[in-house]
Amino acid sequence: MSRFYLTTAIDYVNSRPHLGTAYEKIAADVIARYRRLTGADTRFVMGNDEHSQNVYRRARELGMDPLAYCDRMEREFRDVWDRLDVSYDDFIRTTQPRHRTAVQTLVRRIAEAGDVYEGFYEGWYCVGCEAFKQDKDLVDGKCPLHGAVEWIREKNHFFRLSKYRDRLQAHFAAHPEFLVPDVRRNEILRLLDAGLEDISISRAGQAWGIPLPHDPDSVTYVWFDALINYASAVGFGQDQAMFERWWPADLHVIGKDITRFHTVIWPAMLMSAGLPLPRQVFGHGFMTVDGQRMSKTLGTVIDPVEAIAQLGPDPLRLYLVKEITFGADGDFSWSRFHERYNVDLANNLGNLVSRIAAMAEKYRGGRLQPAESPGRLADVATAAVSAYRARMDEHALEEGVAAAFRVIDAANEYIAETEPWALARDDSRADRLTQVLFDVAEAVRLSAILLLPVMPASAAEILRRIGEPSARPTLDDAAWRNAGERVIAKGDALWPRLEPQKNAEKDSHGKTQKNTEQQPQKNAEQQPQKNTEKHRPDGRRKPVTDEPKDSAAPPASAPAAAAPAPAPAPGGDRISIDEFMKIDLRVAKVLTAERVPNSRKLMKLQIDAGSEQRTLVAGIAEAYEPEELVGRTVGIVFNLKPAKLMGIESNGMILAASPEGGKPVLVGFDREIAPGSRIR
RNA sequence: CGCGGGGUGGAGCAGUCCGGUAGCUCGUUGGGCUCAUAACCCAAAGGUCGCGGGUUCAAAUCCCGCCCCCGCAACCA
Repeated sequence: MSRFYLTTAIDYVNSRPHLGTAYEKIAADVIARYRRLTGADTRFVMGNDEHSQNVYRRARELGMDPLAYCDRMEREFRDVWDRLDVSYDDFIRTTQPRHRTAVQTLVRRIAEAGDVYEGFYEGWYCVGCEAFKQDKDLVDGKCPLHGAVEWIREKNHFFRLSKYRDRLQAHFAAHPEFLVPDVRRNEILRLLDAGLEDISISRAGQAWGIPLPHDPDSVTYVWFDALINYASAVGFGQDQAMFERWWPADLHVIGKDITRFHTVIWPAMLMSAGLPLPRQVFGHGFMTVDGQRMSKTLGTVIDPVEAIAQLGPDPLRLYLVKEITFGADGDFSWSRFHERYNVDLANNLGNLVSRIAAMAEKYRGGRLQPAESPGRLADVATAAVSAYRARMDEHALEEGVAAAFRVIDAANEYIAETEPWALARDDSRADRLTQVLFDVAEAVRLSAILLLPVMPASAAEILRRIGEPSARPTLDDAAWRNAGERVIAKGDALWPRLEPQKNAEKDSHGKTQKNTEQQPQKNAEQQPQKNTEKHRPDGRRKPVTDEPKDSAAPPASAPAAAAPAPAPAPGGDRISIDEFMKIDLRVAKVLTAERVPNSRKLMKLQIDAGSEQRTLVAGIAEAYEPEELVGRTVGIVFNLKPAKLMGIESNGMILAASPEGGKPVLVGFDREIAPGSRIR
């Protein structure tokens, strides 16, 4: 029996999963379920990455023990994955003992191979920030937030990554499938051409992390630590038999931003340790929302739980897999989501299931048997199944799903073409009618099997209604069988059509597009999510999950999630009035403005600050034209140390709001005010 | 000359590696049907495939140049 080991990236736990994270897990889950459907012995592992300083800090902010915080986040993450019906076999956490053992074992092997050496990192270190500071980060030689900094010469351990460039290039050449899709591969090939530098693999003076075996005062750098999860999850350093059974991984599904970690550093680590490399890395694209990056301040972050609250997980899973070319960037919008729900699920698949059930019941008492040889539908379906297999094998998920839907479309066409209702009026054509109905039922059965990986609960329900004999069908069961009896069960509409409401976009979920369409900047008073219930028409909008045969389906409306830890404003981070008064904010008038050549963001300004005129450089060139700045009254930080930007000395800083992912907006005044006035 | 990606009917996308009928979904228009969730089926309209050159019998696809957009990187004081 073939085996298949796949993983997703493990996630940082500083915040809850968003739609982008969910997309990765869902796509990987579809692959995992597909492999199981083909009969492969499959192991699907996900997990959380916990040894980040950010995690540590976040826990401290909340006044929690880091591990307790991670425990809580694990529950939250797993809860989301469960609701999305993600069928992971194991969930690894980097704080687990098995992972610690694996990391230390692997690091030891790399060290024994002579690929770890000691070096030093020197610089100003701020204890409050727990980070090294560049000179430019310091104000009067001090940390702007915490004051005193100290010069630290920190011992670091380095991994000889540079040594592996040639072998990596050779590996890429010998295994073109190692990194897909091609766009990712090209990028990494360029990177390798440019050469590699050794990387630091340790941090000194930290307790949150895994100590290096040969230097317990140092902790393994979080990235080095994290990558090893793929090995520790299958017993590396602990259970040799298990490790040999599953390693190397068949597939790492990751986001495009971390491609280089997985296809350069990770393989080099494995080479050094003398372990086989994963067979393939798939770098998927990113999700945008209404064409924009997901951003908290723009209000474009989509919570996957919110997306399934109304319609259940399967419509979302289908949308993400069918509408997005796997590997490319994809876009999510509520209107598109609802459109696809209506078209694919309500109109096509769901309606088809209703049609065949109603006709089987009405004309044949719910029992169907073949009476003749099958019609042309059989050929269409058979071709689609083999196309499905081919496309899914190469992770072209959207095309695999498209193949399944070709069968559904063909069945709808076939009904129109054969007109069973007309056949029913003609007794001499009874056998013909029986066969037509059987053919349609068979087409539905096959397509449902193909859809099992994408819509596990719904497809299982369809199979139950269509009288699939096997309790756990495999892909081999997706063969046209003109034999046996099918007992067809009627049921409620699987996916009730969503009727556009008067204000189409006004439903509870329209807020995202509402905001982007009408008031892009005005997301501040985002209404809470309370109106959801109001718009859900009684219980019946709850799809399939009504009678989950396959009990994996989580309830469509979940009990109020365990409070997702909102950030309480920590009083500890506040500053005193004295500290604030150190900052000299003043009114200034822009005299001249010009773009800085070769710069995208920078604008060079002459300003009148009352007592003097100054040159200052501001990163606002993307948001403003020089002409609209001249004569304008702005707020500036007057007593900032000069800094050189693109060769120009800047004396001060313009005040502007900086929305995450958006363009800066200048602070202004609502009436005339003389340059030089102090702001406070 | 920093790296990479993209520009295809009204909208969103596929096709580009391996030249030859420009495909899909939605929307629009007209028709059909009644088994079905006002769903389904058929047909039609709608495209200078960013712009300009070149190679070729033939270019969305290959080559050269240019324009525009988006990520990343470097400056966002």
